[in-house]
Amino acid sequence: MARAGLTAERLIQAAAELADEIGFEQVTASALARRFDVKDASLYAHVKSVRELKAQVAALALAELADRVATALAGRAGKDALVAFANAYRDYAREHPGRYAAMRMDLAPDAAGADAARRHSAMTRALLRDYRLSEPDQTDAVRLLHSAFHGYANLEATGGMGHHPRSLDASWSRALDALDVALRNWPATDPAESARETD
Amino acid sequence: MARAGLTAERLIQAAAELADEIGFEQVTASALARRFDVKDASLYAHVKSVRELKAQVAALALAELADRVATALAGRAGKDALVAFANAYRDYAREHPGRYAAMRMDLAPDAAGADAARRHSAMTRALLRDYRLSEPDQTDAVRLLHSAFHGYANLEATGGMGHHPRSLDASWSRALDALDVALRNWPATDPAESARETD
DNA sequence: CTCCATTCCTAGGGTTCCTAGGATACAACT
DNA sequence: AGTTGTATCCTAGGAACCCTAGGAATGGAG
Repeated sequence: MARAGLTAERLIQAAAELADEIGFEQVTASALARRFDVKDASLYAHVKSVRELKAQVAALALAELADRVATALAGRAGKDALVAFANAYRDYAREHPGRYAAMRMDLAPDAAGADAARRHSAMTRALLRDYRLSEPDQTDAVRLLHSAFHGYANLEATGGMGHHPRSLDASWSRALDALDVALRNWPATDPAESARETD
Repeated sequence: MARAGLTAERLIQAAAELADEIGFEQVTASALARRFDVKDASLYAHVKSVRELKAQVAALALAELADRVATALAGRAGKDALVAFANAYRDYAREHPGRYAAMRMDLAPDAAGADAARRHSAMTRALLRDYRLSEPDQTDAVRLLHSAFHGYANLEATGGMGHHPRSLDASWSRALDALDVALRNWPATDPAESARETD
């Protein structure tokens, strides 16, 4: 009776693969145990709970995505950087639907997750450098870009776009054009609003 | 022994309220039955499955949101309309987190859901009328706006924005300014790209 | 070879989803 | 009122999942 050689890492990795194959919701202790030819109870030597395991899958996905974005961004600036970032994001979501679904669950804000979030934020600020926005505009722009990327990937993943004939790729490309326009012509702060802000 | 008076409608409604109170994930047949002082098995006379019930909650939410947006949009045009639409969307998400979470599950593309999706699309096109975009630009813009709204509400709901000091309300307001800029200066189709599209 | 920690298993309790079949309330009809 | 019928609700129970507790085997260190 050889041992299966379970490890927290290997479990998380396998759970991520399983999520991509059968869907994040369907990732279950029994299913994961089956994949290692092991009883489900055996997993609990390495993992506190299924919930925690899933959170760690989310953290893994965040980290992987940050890596991809980092390499995509290397040596690019301006709109090139914007497009590279956005495509890295979207491609990851499409190649790894289960991991991507993991990213968008109510995440326990643990150390790994918070760190990954910081990396994403830093990356986005790097991509924005060429647009020369100062605070707080930069933060606002980061949030808008995250929202747009996240939202698009999501709607695409859940089929929320309807089945319009217009190609999703083409729309995506135009959306990036439009965001580029918005960034290059970032609206000046409305003086009235600014005054209110510092009241 | 008085009867509880269960109905598909009342179950869906109660499930929606329950979702807002305890979270969409936590909506369970037993919890719902408890609320009606009934055994969980009794629900299955009115509902095919929990999964289907949840999908119907999603459809309900879609419909409610469409109503809100419709009234918010009445009598407005241009950026006013954009802001009204966006705020209706975001406010709904914040007032009804459970229903909103329901909207973003892998929805069975049933009749009700598809209908609601059409209403949303129509509404967005109405809001865009003043920006005078022609197809396929209009479709692209609809998709970008949906993505941005959806994404922002999502990130806000799951705490995905980090805890930066900058106010989420302020960022949201600036994001709308930026989207308004993008819509007013919608980029012309790149001739090379357009040629590729018709190849 | 013995000891030890780790790994994995068996056993079992609790929850949830769902089905099947029986009992009961309510309404309509005679 | 009494009867009949239908929809409503219950009891009973099977299957899957999550997790705990305690026992056995495995593989490495001394």
